[in-house]
Amino acid sequence: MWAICNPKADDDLKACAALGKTLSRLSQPTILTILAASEEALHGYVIVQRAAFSPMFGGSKPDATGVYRTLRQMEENGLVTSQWETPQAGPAKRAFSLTDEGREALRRWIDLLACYTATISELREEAAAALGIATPPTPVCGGH
Amino acid sequence: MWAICNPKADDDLKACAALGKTLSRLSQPTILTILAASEEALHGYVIVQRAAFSPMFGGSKPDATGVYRTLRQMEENGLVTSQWETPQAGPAKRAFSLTDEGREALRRWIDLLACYTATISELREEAAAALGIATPPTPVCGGH
DNA sequence: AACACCATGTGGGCGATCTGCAACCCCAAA
DNA sequence: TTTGGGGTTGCAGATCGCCCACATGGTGTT
Repeated sequence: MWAICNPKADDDLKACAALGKTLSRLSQPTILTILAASEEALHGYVIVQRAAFSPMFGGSKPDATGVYRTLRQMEENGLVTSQWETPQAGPAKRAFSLTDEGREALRRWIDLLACYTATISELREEAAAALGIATPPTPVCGGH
Repeated sequence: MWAICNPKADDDLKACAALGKTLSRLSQPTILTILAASEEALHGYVIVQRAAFSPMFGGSKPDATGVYRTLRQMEENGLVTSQWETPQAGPAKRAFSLTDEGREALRRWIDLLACYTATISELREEAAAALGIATPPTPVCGGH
């Protein structure tokens, strides 16, 4: 779940030795953002589809199981609510929508994400300095 | 291990609902950077001390177990080498130093970290847009 | 008609991995 | 005996991805 970037190829990642191609904990803000951007309530299935086009993925869909699990966990924490729909035709489905708490959580996430980027940028600069090279320009990041 | 930032307080993190206060996979580049910045080989213990002052931590030391495990794993992958020192006085200790492969891996990490920040920034902007607010300025990030 | 297959939609179960904590080894100086 | 340096194992808990089951309906194929 949650493949980030895909710098060159997976083989390259392996050569780089367990680079870690996932930044797992960002499932929540991704889902929260998708829900916040939608006017209506969304089914988990649809969230999976849309998540594929979020910055976190290179167009490939995340594991649906993980999305459903995150949604349930977020509901337990009051960030989303869901209601079952049982149409005459078709299977039962669940529609999720953000709560005010969820919107508030996303607002916090925005600050936290900024902290993440700041921290990672700092690490990057230290790494470049340690190698005695100038901080290189942002490379082409594969995906989407 | 690997606490990032610490935006306000842990309570706040909980309020934000399982924010995920770790960005785990960044142990490797942190250790690689510390080794690259050092002229001599370093003991795992020293690496733990120095890691506390890396951007990834707010001055608090990471779990030593994880550092040793990462070091051993990196050695298996050829990124570092180690030699046991068995002084007449004192316990046996192991000194780690970077290999050329390790330096190469760090170079790749520098690109990958840039991808991470780009991806997270993008997500942040989408989140702000979804909430209908202007992308707020970078908040104060606690730590160090 | 029976079959396969795909798309929508949700979820359980299992194994692999990660990770932090506690505990334990060594040794030496205060 | 406590503190600090130095290193390791073992275990419990969480996470995560993959496979598969359950539903339903449409389309295409022998």
